[in-house]
Amino acid sequence: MTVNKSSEASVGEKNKQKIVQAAEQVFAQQGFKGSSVQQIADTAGLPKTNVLYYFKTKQSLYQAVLQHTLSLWNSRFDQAQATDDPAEILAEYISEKIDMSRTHPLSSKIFAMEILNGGPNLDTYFNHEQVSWMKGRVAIIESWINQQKIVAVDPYYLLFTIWASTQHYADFSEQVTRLRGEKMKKVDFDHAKRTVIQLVLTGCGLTVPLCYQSSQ
Amino acid sequence: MTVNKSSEASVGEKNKQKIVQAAEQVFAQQGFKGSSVQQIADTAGLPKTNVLYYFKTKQSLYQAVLQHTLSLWNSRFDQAQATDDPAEILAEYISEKIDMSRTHPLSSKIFAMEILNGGPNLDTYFNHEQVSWMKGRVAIIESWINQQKIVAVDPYYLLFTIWASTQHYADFSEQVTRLRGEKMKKVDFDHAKRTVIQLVLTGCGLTVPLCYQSSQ
DNA sequence: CGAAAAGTAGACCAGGAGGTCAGTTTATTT
DNA sequence: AAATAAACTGACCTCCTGGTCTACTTTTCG
Repeated sequence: MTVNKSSEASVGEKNKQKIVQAAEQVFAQQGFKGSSVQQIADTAGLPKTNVLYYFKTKQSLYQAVLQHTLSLWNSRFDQAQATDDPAEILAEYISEKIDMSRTHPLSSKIFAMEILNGGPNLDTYFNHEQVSWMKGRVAIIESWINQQKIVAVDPYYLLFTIWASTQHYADFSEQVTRLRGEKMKKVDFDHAKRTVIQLVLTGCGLTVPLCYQSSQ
Repeated sequence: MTVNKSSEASVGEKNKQKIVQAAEQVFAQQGFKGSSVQQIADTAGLPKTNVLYYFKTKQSLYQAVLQHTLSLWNSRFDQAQATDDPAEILAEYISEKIDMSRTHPLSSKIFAMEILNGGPNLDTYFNHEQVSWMKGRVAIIESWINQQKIVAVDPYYLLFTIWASTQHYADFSEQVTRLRGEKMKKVDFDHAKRTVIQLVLTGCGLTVPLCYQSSQ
């Protein structure tokens, strides 16, 4: 079995990717139960049977989509240290998260729906990866508080606030669009970014780094 | 067996109410398409046909549930004036919204799902009620800025931030619970409340009213 | 009382769902 | 070129869904 990587991987893997992408779209719009394999197949431009050939069940396809979503969520905050500048780290984290809402809204929506439904497909992720990530970040924030680099603020609720107010622009984009009267463009996301950074950082007793200040 | 209104209304209305309540539970957990009329009927302790007797279609039942949800969302901010104290108004608004997340999480979840699915059942609501509400609140915030009562901050993104970071505790309660290790109790909600108030108000250049300050 | 209206409920139906199977086409290896 | 493996697909099956129909019981109220 010599390995012709490009073709071996390409035929199958390429289709798999195409299916996952189509599934992402459909799942994000209709939820897991609301989406049909047929619909996903149509979106991918393949017969239904072909989709089931690559993913034995609808659920395993969904889990592949979810996995792909989770794989996107790395950030510079992951490697933050107690010695780092909180203003810089937090501002960049908020910036990254809002960029994610702009560039990968479907992923955010799928995750949101999964949580709303009780997160039945997230056991391992939650019980290990995210919990330990959280503990690490909380420890760093606490140490910033102890060093009096930032005002005393509960690290959990601080992080929840950051998540909520950044993911909001992906998950609730429909509402945001209708209320503003037009779709958010890149400049609007940047505007939102600066607003959230201003609120959170000032709220923590920090000065907003120059590059994130509202360009008057 | 005299004509007593309470019983006339009670047989039908009481059942209707019971059904709506059951539907709220089921819809919030499984979404519209994920819920079956049978499941709602079982939850309400009635035969399926009986549910369809009161609500001709699954969708009309869903709309009744959604309507009930929207009817809960009144707040003191609705009547706010440019002459009011922004610190007080905003703090109370945040407080009210977090209370809603605690006392009516199902409503919040149903609304969130509706938006995630593109809000197909919210046309009239959005195009009239909420848009005009928004315009009114934006005007007041802008006037606060002009009076230099608060720092310059985009009213839209300020309101989105408040919504996001308060509703988060209902919509993402599953995630919050798993990350914290235990369910949020009333004290925890109050703690979150103070955190959000601190962040937002300080971020707007305001002083947190005494009654909302973190009781050290 | 007695009729009409309101409420309850089982049997049933058409349609769409996820998934299987058996058979065909295409690609890869020797 | 032959053989083997991978990719593909139409026909089909079972199960569940929202919703209807019909018939029965209970309430209401002149």
